[in-house]
Amino acid sequence: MLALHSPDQNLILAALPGQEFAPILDTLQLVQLPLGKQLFGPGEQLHYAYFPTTAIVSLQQVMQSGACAEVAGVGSEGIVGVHLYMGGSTTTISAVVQTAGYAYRIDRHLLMQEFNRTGKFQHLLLRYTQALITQIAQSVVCNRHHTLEQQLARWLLVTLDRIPSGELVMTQELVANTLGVRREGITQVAGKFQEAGYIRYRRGHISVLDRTGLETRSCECYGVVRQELQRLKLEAGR
Amino acid sequence: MLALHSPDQNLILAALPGQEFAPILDTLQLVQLPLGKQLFGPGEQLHYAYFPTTAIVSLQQVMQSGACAEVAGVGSEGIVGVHLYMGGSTTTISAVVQTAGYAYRIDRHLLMQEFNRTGKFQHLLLRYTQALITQIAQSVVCNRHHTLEQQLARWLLVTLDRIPSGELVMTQELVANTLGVRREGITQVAGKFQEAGYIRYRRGHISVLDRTGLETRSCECYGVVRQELQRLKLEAGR
DNA sequence: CTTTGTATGTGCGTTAGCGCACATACAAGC
DNA sequence: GCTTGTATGTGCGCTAACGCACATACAAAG
Repeated sequence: MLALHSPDQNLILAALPGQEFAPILDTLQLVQLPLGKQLFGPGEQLHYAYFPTTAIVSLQQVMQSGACAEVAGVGSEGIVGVHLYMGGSTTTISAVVQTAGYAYRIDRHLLMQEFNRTGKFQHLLLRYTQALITQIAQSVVCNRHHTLEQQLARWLLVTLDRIPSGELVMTQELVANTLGVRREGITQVAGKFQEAGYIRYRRGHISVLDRTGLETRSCECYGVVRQELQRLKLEAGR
Repeated sequence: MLALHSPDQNLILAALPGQEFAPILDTLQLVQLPLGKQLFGPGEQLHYAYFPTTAIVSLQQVMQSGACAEVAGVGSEGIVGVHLYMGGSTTTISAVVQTAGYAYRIDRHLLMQEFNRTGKFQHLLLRYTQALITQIAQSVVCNRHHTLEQQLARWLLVTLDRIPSGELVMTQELVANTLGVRREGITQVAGKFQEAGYIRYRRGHISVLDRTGLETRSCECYGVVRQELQRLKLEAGR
């Protein structure tokens, strides 16, 4: 089991040269993130930052009414809890586990210590935060100008890029809540996609059969977000 | 004229202790930012970062079709060009002057040098960036869930908080383009607001007469953004 | 004072998405 | 195998915002 999990599965952690960061890597704790778990909510003090490996975390802005919208997703390319090193003690955003899996967590004091100690770690975190800003900004225009069909296609594709399996465990209700739309709307568009042979679903499981098809239905936002994540990977590869 | 302008008018610059930062403050250049000037566009190399004093800059995400949406505004509380120190050489966002005025600009190499040299400067910049993220995230939910009326009220209020005069120089066409909606939509809602006595406008000039009235028509997003900017001011005041 | 360009007002029909009220269909547990 | 809870399907009217096509009204320049 241990061999199956390694900090290297996270892009940021993998980019840290081993010798120098061995002490930190040793303090990381592998944690299991079940579907739906809230890592932090608005105004809460957060004690750990999370580096997802197989889990996917959805960052959502929630309103008083309870309505919400996803502002970005975090997978193995990133870190959950950027505000810890950005200097705001709390944030208005909540983080919810969207796909069950694993993550390595780090105590916030250790995180800060390392952030201030080494330029490499700091650079990786800031660079990722920049990519996160791009994602959130893209969500703004996407919400304003694109149809539900385009948005769902985009969301499926982005999520799929983070899951190798090609099958997501998720009810339409949950997808709707994530995107901030009606459940019936998802039912309708998902029906169209299934009819077209792009996806297949059964009670909480969605399998993507035809990525290319979805891409034709998606908006340009997918390309923008994808490119941004690709750039991160390339830079980290050096 | 010189006495009228000072780096202290910008919140970040004002928070820097004088002695230590005198060399940097000397390298700042006061620049005039005319309405509509684009400080940077998607993919462009940016050579300067800007600290607005009286100007307001709108950060917008533009799509291939030309449609766009504001993701956040930057006034005297912030800096334009966060990606310079966040590590992305370019960004997908553009920055356009929304209210003519002044700003101090700094060469990107000097900016980086100072960012890496002192914890104080770095902390201020990162803390501001965190507030910026909050603003962008709030724009996501606002675009998804709130009516044009609420959004316009919110936008007027936020803009007003950045302008002491209470009069903004702006055509409805420009407002519409900024918010990413139809010009006719703005005409209609602005008409309502004028009828209610909240605002008065004439060919490109909008005067706000009744802030409280606008607040009742606005969405909670105004409060969130305002509070975030207030927190910045409080922290900087120390 | 008149011209002219631009800003604003108005009225259509159209559409995407909402809110509500159900009907159905699946999967796990007894 | 049947029950039961939950997930999904479907139909309706409703509204906000869109797209288009104009009409008007202002302000600066001649």
